[in-house]
Amino acid sequence: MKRPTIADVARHAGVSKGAVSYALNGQPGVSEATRQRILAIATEIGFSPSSAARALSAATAGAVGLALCRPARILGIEPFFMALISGVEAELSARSYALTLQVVADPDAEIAVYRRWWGERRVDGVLVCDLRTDDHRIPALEQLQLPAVVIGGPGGTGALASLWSDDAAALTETVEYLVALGHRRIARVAGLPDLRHTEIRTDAFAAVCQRLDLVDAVTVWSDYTGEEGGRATRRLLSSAQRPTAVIYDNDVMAIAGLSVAQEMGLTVPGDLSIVAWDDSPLCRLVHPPLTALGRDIPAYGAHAARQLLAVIGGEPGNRVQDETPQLTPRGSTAPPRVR
Amino acid sequence: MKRPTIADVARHAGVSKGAVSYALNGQPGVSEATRQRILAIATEIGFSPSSAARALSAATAGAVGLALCRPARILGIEPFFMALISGVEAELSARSYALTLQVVADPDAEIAVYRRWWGERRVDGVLVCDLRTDDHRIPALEQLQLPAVVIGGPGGTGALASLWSDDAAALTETVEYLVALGHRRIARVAGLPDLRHTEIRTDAFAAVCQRLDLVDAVTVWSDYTGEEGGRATRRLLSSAQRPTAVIYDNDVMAIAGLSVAQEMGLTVPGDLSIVAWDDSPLCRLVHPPLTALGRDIPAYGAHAARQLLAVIGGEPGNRVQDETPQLTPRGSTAPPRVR
DNA sequence: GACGTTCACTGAACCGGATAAGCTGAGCCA
DNA sequence: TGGCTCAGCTTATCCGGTTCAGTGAACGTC
Repeated sequence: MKRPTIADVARHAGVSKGAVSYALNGQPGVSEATRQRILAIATEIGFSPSSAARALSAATAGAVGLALCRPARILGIEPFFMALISGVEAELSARSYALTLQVVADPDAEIAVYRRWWGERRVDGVLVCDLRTDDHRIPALEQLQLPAVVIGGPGGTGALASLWSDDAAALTETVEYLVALGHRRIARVAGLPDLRHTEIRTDAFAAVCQRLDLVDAVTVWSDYTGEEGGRATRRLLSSAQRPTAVIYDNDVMAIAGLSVAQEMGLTVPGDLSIVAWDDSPLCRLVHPPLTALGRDIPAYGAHAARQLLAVIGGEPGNRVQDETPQLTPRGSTAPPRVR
Repeated sequence: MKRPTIADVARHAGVSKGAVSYALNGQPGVSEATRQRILAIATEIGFSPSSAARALSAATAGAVGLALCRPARILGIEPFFMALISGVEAELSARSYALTLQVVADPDAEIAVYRRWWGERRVDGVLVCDLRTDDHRIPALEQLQLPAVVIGGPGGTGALASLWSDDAAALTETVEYLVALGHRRIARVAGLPDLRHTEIRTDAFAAVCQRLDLVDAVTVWSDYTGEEGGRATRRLLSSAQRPTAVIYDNDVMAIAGLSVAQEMGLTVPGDLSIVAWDDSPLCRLVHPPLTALGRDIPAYGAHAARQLLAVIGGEPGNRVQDETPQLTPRGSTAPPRVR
């Protein structure tokens, strides 16, 4: 129960606390022989420095915060966050930083958490997810001067560092691919409209549809849940001029859409082509497997973590573009069947 | 950037640090008038106590640790963990405890993380997931005397506190239900065999099949991934005496199994009934929606968190039984079609 | 009015590290 | 031999809280 302190190591080694501190941190001030002796004793008695004491002295927490404010019912099923977290984690634990996680109800609660974390010196910086249009969290973070990396953009991130991927390019490529297959009536089931990346994709969709003269293109709004994705699909497929291809803003809605198509007696990809955003193992589970826009999400998280550690280290916060999502064609897309 | 300390509050109020500490913590030793004045000043200058200083002084971290050692490819896709975490979180943040998360590669790395966390006083206790048969983590935790709650069991948790659900009863009920529908050839696609709950379910499956004289009952092993679940299903459905019903140890494998059945031209539930363990929104996404064994996982997490806080508080670690998973029949189960 | 008691508060020690500043003895050189 | 340098340590201080042992004033008591 009683965990050894630096004083215990010092006593065993017959030196002062200061000498032990120098030895363990690779600082000059002790001879190599003494350093080795102290290191051996520290290992032997199972000493590891108290993070609290170190934090108090060094004025650094050795931890990074991540607050997630999506409701639990979405959090649970989207593989995205777990993949992101595992990537963040890999990077952090390599530099022995801890990850502190908090699930919050809404953006205001999230701001309150940032304020508390920073006040309590519990974290050295935070990763910000789910960037919104006109996001209150950005000015709040700027005011707190809390080191942060925003996962999202481009744009709307104020002076904060950010990491983004070119969703507009990915969406444009996807529409062009569907048009090349022969589709003209393309629909999009979008996620929550106040999220910045939804907005970016919506704008890109409108632009490419206008350029390619897809007059029947339509965007319907959803909330990332399977229920809503399914409902949106049902509406789309019930319309007189039903689309021959649908692009979904996440994997969960795409799978729900696939089920609705099957339920309505439509074959995929014969009657309907489906493209999912966020490629995940889920997309390969279903039959037919879903064509999807994917990228290496753990790598994305690791990248964000590295960037945050740089910002914490005092480097200026710049805006970094990550890999553009790649389209992986699978069985859910094909030329439309002629009717 | 410069965050106020207790000394700043004391100076503003014209009292000593001690008085401020008493006032903020609701301790006796200050008059009500002074307390209110101090509270007002603390709020005004935006003071919140440094968690490091408090941890150092009170010898408590104000944080709870959760190490997950499943590989990222499973972590990401199973909704279970996110649901569990959101429940844990809800309970912890209500008592202003933080949750520290770490993803590790294997059980030995997990033990190393516990050792480090405890040595560094980074956490006051841990939640242990994925109990294994002959789990090395249990004696390691006992030896460390690190407060812990094991999510799993019954059995194999040593002297540690544990929270478990009666998977044996749930599995028995499921088999009885399938038999009542008229099924006689029932298969089970199990998860990783060295997990304790897999073992419990396997034993219960063998027992109930023997009792009901289901001579064709068979268990095949998988690893919780969709790929493996699909492969296992393909093997099962290719055999001469193919089963008319399959029970899957998680939702992801069940969905993969459904796809394989469709791919092989079998209808669900006509040719094959499917039951999934771990009811989640995923089960309702697919067509037909999956009959599933579910329970309130966030509540399970919250329960575990409460129990851990009790153990940290010095209460003896007892073994608590949580809600038994309930069978929710949906479209994927029906009487077998007569051949 | 001497004494005990309570109240409201102060001062200082302490938690366990990091680190600046001070001390000591060995080695070197003139 | 004295003076100097410098490696190799020790000592003391600090970080920001909590807490315990005082302390002085007010009050009641006989």
